[in-house]
This record gives sequence, C-alpha cells and structure tokens, in this order.
Amino acid sequence: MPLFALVDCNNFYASCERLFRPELKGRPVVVLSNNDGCVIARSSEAKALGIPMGAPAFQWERRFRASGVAVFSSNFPLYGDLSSRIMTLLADMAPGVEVYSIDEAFLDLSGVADPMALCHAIRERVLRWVGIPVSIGLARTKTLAKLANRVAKKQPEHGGVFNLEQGRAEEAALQATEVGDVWGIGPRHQKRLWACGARTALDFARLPGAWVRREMSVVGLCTQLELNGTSCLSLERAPAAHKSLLCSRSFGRLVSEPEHLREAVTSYAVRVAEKLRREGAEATSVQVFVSTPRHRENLPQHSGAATMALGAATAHTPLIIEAALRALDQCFRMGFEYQKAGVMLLGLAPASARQISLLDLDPAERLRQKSLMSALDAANRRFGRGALRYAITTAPDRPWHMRQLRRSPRYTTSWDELPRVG
DNA sequence: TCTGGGGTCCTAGGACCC
DNA sequence: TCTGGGGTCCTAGGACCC
Repeated sequence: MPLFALVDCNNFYASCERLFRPELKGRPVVVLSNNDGCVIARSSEAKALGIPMGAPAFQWERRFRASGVAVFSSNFPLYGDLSSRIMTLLADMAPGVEVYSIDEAFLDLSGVADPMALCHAIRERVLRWVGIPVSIGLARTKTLAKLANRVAKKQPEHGGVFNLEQGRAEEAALQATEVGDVWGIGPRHQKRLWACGARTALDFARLPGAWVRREMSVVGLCTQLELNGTSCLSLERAPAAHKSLLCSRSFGRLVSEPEHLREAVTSYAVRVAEKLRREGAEATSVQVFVSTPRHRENLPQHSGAATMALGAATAHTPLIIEAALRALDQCFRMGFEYQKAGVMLLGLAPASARQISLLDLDPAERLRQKSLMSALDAANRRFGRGALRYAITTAPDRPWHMRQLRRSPRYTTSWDELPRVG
C-alpha cells in the first residue's frame, strides 16, 4: 500500500523573516514580491487581518501602518538557504524525498512501520534545528496528501500532522473541501465545475471520467483518479533537467528609452546564461518579451515577444546577449512605456550530450569561449555576483533597476550580514 | 462527379503549480 | 509612484514529408 506525505512549511517566507527577528513573534508579518509590488507571504496574524495573497502593497500601506504589520522586501538568498537546510533534514529522516518547491516536499513512506511517529519526529526536528514550523499530510496519493496537509494546517488539534485514512474519513474530507482548493484545479476549471454543479472535491471525484477527460484533458483525469485513491503521480526523487530557463523583472519605473531596455535585457541575458552554465546545459534559442503595465488601461498597451535561434547550442554569454538584443529589436516598439521584460532560454540540453551542428564554430574557438565563461563564473562565485561584468550593465541608477526598500539582511549567506549576538 | 492515409515537428494558447 | 517571478504540461492547427 503506497503512502505519501506532504511536508509544507507554514507561511514560509514570513517564518524565515521572523526567525531572525524573534520580537516579531505574534505580530503580523508580510513579505513583498520583487519591486515591493505585492504581498507574496503572510504570517497567520496577517491573514487574520484580511490581507489577501497578491495584495498590491501601495493599496495596503495605511493598513500596514495602522495594524503594526512588519513589512519585508523578499530576500530569496535567505529563503533558499533555509529551504535547503530543511530538505537536507528530510532526506536524512525519510526513505524517499521529492523536493517539490522551495517550501514543500513529498515523502514516500510506503513500508514505514509507524509513519505518524516519523512525521511527528520530522516536524519537531525541523522546528528545533532550523526554526521553521511545518505541517504534514499523509494519504495514499499525492493529491490526497495535499488535501490532508490542508486539514493539518486548518485543524491545530492534530498537532500539525494529519493522516487521511481510506474510507469514511477520506470521504468526509473530500466533502469538506471546495473543488477549487484541490491541487490541480485552478480558477478556470473551478468555474466550469461550479457551472455543472460540482462544488466540492467529492462532487468532482464522482463526475463521469469521460466528461473529465474531455473537458479537462488527461491532467484533470489524473487529478480525479488521485482523489479516488488511484495513484497517478509518483515520487520524483531526482529533479528533472530544466527545459527552459527564464530571467524576467518588473522595472522600478516605466521605461521607454530603447537604450534602457537594451541594458535591462542584457543584464537578464547575463543572469539567465549563468543559470544555464550552473546546470551544465546549453540552449538553442533565446526568447525576449516586453510588456507595458497590465493594470493601467489608460496607457497605450503593448506586449511583444520574439524568438531568435542561436545557430548551434551554446552557453556563451556574448552570443546569448547578441541574440537577445536582436530579438528585442524585433519586439520593441517606440512610443510605449514598458514595465517589464524577460529573457528565456529554450531548447536546453546537457552540454555533455551536445548535438554536433553544421553551424558549429571550430573546436578551438568553442574551447576558448568555454574557458572564458568558466573564469567569469569562478570569479563571480569567489568575489560575489557582479565582480566581473559586462560594461553595458554597470550604469548606476537606471529606471529599470528594482526597488527593494525593506530587505532584511542576508543573515546566512553573506559574511558581512551575519546577525550579531550581544 | 470528383481529390488518401499516415506521420512528424513546431508554435501559440490555455491551464496549472508555487 | 505604485499590482512578482519561474516553471510545466496538454491540445489544436499548420507546415511539411512520403
């Protein structure tokens, strides 16, 4: 009998911030997205104040002040570091671990003698050793484990761990769950399910499979089977290699100068090429997109995208910048005020298994490019990002630079920002 | 009067996730 | 002044092949 557990950190980013500011215990905490744009994490106190997920920060500024909400810009180096500490602990304690996201992991507990005891032990150890509270849901499929996790979070009497046992308990939990809260049912499908009278997870589970297959594709059918106890999603122990990589940002201010846009796109191309090499991969094409603000209908709107082939697979930053700027020329239009741009790398494959191409440079040139990039990456790892960089991106105080007024220190990933004791 | 069958690859759009 | 960033998968339709 298979048994899955879902370990989910409670209010992860807010918990991370509070970890280094213990005086914030019991106080509402929110964490903002890049550019200090909207709320992406809330402590339970902040949820109780009615601050919704995704709330635009500027609209809530007065409420934040009035209610003494501690507001943080996002600090991903900190969250990423705490996340990997937790994942390491899980890997030590559970037979099989799938790191699903920065704050969630599935465990395979099939064959574990006392899974509940193990989960309580995991919860206690993560809290004691890392300082982050987690909730754990157990069930016979991943989708049901997600559902069990919601119960563990919502009903504190379970002590943060809830085992959804097959039978009446499972049925009751499905009936008590709104269909839109099921993992895999998004807002669109929810609306259509409501329209045909399926409002709870149980209603959905009992719909004819053929209808679900037709209206929601095999993905929806898989969700339905999982709710009914048939496991369709297995535990992925090793992370799959990426098929695409993206670096995109909203700008601090609107940008209409082509030169500024070129700077932004260049810096995103540099970042995404770094990611590509860190994965040991190469890309075959580059896509660039630009867009004006979504939420201001009074401004002229434009969003454009263009894809440029790289000729042969490469991870060489100058080639990627060059292709990205050509793509930008194709999709940029004069006279619009842009709010966001991004650079995506497509057609990824391991550098070690590369296809030989007629468009390949001669081997000596490829080797030269490779050692140049290795030297660049090594210097930036050793001395910090930006130690060696491209001239076009160094201009200070550009409108496209991100706003981050309330970032907490990089407590655990920067020697200069370690917390001081005493 | 009337024009096959079978396949691949690519892209755009839509849906979902955290 | 002001609304995030980074991914995946599925499907339909078009181009192209024999």
